[in-house]
Amino acid sequence: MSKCEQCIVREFSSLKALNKEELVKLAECKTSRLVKKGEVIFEEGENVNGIFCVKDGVCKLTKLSPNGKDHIVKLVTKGELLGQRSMISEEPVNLSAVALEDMQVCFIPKSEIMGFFDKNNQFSMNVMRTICGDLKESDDLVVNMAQKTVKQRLAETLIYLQDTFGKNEDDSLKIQLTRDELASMIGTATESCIRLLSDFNKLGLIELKAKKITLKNIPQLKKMA
Amino acid sequence: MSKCEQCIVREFSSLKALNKEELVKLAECKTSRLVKKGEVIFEEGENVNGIFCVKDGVCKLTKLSPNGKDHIVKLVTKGELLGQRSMISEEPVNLSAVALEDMQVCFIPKSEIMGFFDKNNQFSMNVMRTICGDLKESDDLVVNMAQKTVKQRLAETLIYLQDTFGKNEDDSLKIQLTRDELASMIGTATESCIRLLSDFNKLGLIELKAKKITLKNIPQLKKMA
DNA sequence: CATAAAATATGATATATATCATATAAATGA
DNA sequence: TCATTTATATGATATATATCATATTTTATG
Repeated sequence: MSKCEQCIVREFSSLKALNKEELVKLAECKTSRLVKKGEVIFEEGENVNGIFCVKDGVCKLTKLSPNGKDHIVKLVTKGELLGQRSMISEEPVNLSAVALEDMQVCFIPKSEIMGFFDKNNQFSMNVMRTICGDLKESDDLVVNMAQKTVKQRLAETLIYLQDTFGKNEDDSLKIQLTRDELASMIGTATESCIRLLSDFNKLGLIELKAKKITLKNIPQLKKMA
Repeated sequence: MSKCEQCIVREFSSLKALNKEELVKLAECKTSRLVKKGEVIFEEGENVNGIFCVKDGVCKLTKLSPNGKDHIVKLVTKGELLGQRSMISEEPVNLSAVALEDMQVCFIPKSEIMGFFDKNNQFSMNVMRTICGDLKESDDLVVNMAQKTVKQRLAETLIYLQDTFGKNEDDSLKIQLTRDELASMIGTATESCIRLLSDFNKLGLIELKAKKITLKNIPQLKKMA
């Protein structure tokens, strides 16, 4: 079992508040796991008795809507924690987590986290701040979904993907989503999503080469979003 | 200044975890305020240096969308706290709060709350749980907005309003929203909202009398939502 | 490498919803 | 009370988006 003390991603999450002693305890009880692209980490409604720390890779958090379509609520990447809300609420998880790339995640049992909660005020404050940030993001998303057109949401999402996950050497978006996934992030039909990408392409806003999407006119995309 | 010890609504919020001594301190530093229907408690972007405790009445939490329309993200009623997220994140508030009825609210300065945070673990746990609940609700709302039709959202919202705020003796919804407000809750144009209410009325699902809305066929409404 | 399967693309059409126009009803204020 | 504003209602029409069909391209697999 690798040592948490030496794990770099720890610095990016609430866990950065833990002291040496706590990190040693953490390293003893955590379990590491490799998750292949497409694999499920946990599923909506499941009881997850702890939290996951994403050491590498990206996953999507999805929720099944009553009409049978999956909606992507959030993307979670290296350095972030998964399952905090559910652990604190003492409820089954509300969202499913599915790997978009091969991932490395560590699982930390609830008992351990609750101990840190009690004894390390900075840690609980960090967790609280993270959840507050998630809440703000989610509220904003509600308004976007309710009030913006699909075109606006697509433009916005493309910019978000580039800002958050960066680009390859050829300037194309680093994160690879299928059209289907992109559609289920902006809340539209796959065909509509493809059609709009096509339009953006013709307008010179983006470039489509194979599956790769390259943003060509970010100011204009921002203006429409 | 009235005593917090004797305030009943306290029992419904995170404040229920406070002990006698803490309540006395609270009563000394809090300020009470009457808010008239339509009045603004705080506005998106403002710095609110503390939290509000709703003693009586209901308010809406809204966010201005880029297209200039207000969207109602949440309704907050007696016993709930306002502004917790912003206080913890140390950010301006993300939403505006506007009274839907005459209200009584108490303002508790941040310094006081932060003190309780440090010393009263149960209190901070309560706050955390509330915010986690809000996050779940918000995530669910995102999916609803993105994946459901306006008709489904209207049916769902009507049921929510009855479940949450109850009905009058004549069975009509207790909470009085204008069509405009109802529309900005479900994320649609006012005319579309009115038209669908009209359809529901013709189908016998609801009854419209003056401004009053009465749910007539809840099972059917639930089925469509 | 060839074939099947999956993903992407595009056209045709249907449907949901927004917008604009106008009418009626209810609330407000002098 | 009447006049004026505001909210509700409904029709006509435009527009955005979904759905269904089919083609093409890309990826996976033996």
